[in-house]
Amino acid sequence: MTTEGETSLLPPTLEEVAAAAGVSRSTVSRVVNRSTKVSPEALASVTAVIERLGYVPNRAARSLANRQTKAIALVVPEETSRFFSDPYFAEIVHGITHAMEPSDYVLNLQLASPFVPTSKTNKYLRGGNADGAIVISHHAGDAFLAGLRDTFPVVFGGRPMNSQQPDAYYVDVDNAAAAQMGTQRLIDIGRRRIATIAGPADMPAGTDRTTGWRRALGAAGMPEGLIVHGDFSVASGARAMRELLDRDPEIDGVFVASDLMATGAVAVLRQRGKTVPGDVAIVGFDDNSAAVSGEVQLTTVSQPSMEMGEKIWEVLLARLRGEETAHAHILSTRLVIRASA
Amino acid sequence: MTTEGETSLLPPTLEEVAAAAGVSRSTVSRVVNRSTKVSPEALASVTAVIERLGYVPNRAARSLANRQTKAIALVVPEETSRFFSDPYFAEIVHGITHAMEPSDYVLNLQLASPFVPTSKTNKYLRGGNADGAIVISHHAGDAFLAGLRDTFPVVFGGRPMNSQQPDAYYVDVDNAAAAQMGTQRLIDIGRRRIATIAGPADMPAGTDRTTGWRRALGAAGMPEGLIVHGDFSVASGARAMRELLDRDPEIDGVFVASDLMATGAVAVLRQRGKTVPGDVAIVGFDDNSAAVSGEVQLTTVSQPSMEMGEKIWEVLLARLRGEETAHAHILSTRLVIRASA
DNA sequence: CTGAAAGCGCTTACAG
DNA sequence: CTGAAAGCGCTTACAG
Repeated sequence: MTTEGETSLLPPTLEEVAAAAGVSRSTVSRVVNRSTKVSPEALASVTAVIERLGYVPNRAARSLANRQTKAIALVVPEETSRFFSDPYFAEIVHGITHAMEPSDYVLNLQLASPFVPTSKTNKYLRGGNADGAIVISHHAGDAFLAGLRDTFPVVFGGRPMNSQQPDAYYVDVDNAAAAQMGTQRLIDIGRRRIATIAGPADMPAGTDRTTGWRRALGAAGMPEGLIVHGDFSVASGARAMRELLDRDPEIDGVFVASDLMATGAVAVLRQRGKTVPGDVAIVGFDDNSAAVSGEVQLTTVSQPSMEMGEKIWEVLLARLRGEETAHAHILSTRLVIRASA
Repeated sequence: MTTEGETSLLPPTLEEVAAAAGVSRSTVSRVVNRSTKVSPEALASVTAVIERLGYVPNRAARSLANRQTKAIALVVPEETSRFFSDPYFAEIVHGITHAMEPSDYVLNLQLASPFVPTSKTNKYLRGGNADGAIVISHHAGDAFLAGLRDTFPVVFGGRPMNSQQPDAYYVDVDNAAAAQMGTQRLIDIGRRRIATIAGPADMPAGTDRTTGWRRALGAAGMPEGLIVHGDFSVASGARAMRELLDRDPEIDGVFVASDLMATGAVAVLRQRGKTVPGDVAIVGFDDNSAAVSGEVQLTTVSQPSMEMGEKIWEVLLARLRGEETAHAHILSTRLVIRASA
């Protein structure tokens, strides 16, 4: 596949381009980096040679010289199967890649093993492989950020647990307020025994949504309801719903912390002969494809996952450029009413 | 987060480790690369300093010096949403990452825009960012491999279209034989008007499965059936099923080239008041989570996606090491009988 | 077993 | 606007 019969085993270097164009390496470098101070003639000849030789700068050499990789690590401390099965990730990644499109940065996905400090991911980050990192689905205890320099720009998708990341930059929604809004819907339609299927207790998206559910009940003067934790997956939602029904068969409403878990919960309810929303009303969280893929269209709290992805890149880019930016970026949510509540 | 109060703005270099350990850079390099020719004393002292300083080799420098990146590009020429929604990708990526685990290579995902020759992906590959590439879901016309040196190791998940990659290395199943087996099931249970929902015509997984379906009908002395193409997504399966029913309401069997499309087809059939498999029997392809997620459990042709991922890495590793390996690696399939046929 | 030296392919002040 | 030179942080023969 060599161009025009130029038979070299190695790809062309800047040096060779310079020689062929009759200019110095400096000048070729200026052309490649679109520096303005190049004469029209030099520009034309260098451009032509680059085209003819199919020259592409060697990124390792470039990184070494200017201390920039033009690569961003996307760190997701989840199992491969979870990462691929939750539309939430698809949307947020889509938002990030879409926003990055005009830039010359590349995104390198790192599916991290949680709780392993000396993991590949940690070494990857510390080995100068990326100029910054985006961390999504961060759990308390995740140690892959250990030993990073304070100046290494990291932006979180979802507020990290406070203790570990005091000055973190992040993009999130107001999970507590959003969950309160979702739970309020159940109250508004007359439900009186309202349980919750919560997210993991080691993530704010788990704990904060539980807080919101509790607040809604409290504000309505209702007694505390039952709570069971899941891990945001369909299977965990089903498991949690079974446990809730076993503990209290009279439940008439459930606020579920993700649409994926909600679909699992709905399936179990129907299996057990309960109608949705007749016997039990369900409010989910996310408003992604999972909300409308099941047999019952979900009433759910909508969060702008794709926009969150775009905002994450915006914040990271600001940090890479050394620009000022707020630590917390909170996007808004809304209630989407469909069939389940 | 600097270790033990060592306050340097930059990460420690090999040079600093050498100075602190009282040895030369060469010796530190030997320790880092586990070369055997190092005295126990030197080994101990260098190891201790590395630990104390939290030294991690700079990958750009290393790459530049030894012409290896220890990175592999995973190229997937699909939209983000398609990549995330098809369990096939999840399984194959899982297989690859699982097999790579013991190695010190990292996997960099590149969601490529198909048909754009000068894309980021092409530049990425040509810029020396990876030692090899894995290409999954390759379409005819994909141009991101243009201009790569012949020696650059590439392994395809699924045989590429012949014209473009004459000597390609790939891991696949015998799609034609597998599809014939799936279609035969429909014949065996007495179906006589058997259509197919095929994959894209620009991929062997599309064309070869169609060939297998046609062969089964031919071998049974049955007339040619109707064929409509989809893109492997649920929505395209639904669309295709509608078209088939419009063209021939008497269809009693459909061989569908992916489970995801099959779930879309089943949903449409039920909407139109047809029972599955009573009125119309369905055989899918893949045997992943999509096959058992819908209302009707799918009878399907099972291909070992995760094992294919593992085999892909095995083949690529052999090529990276310069070892001999076959060009084609064909794994076996089997028919899994559930409820839909 | 160990070290001095060259070199990987770029960028970046610095002169001119 | 342009070029010579130093330097980025490693690895790798080559001597010893």
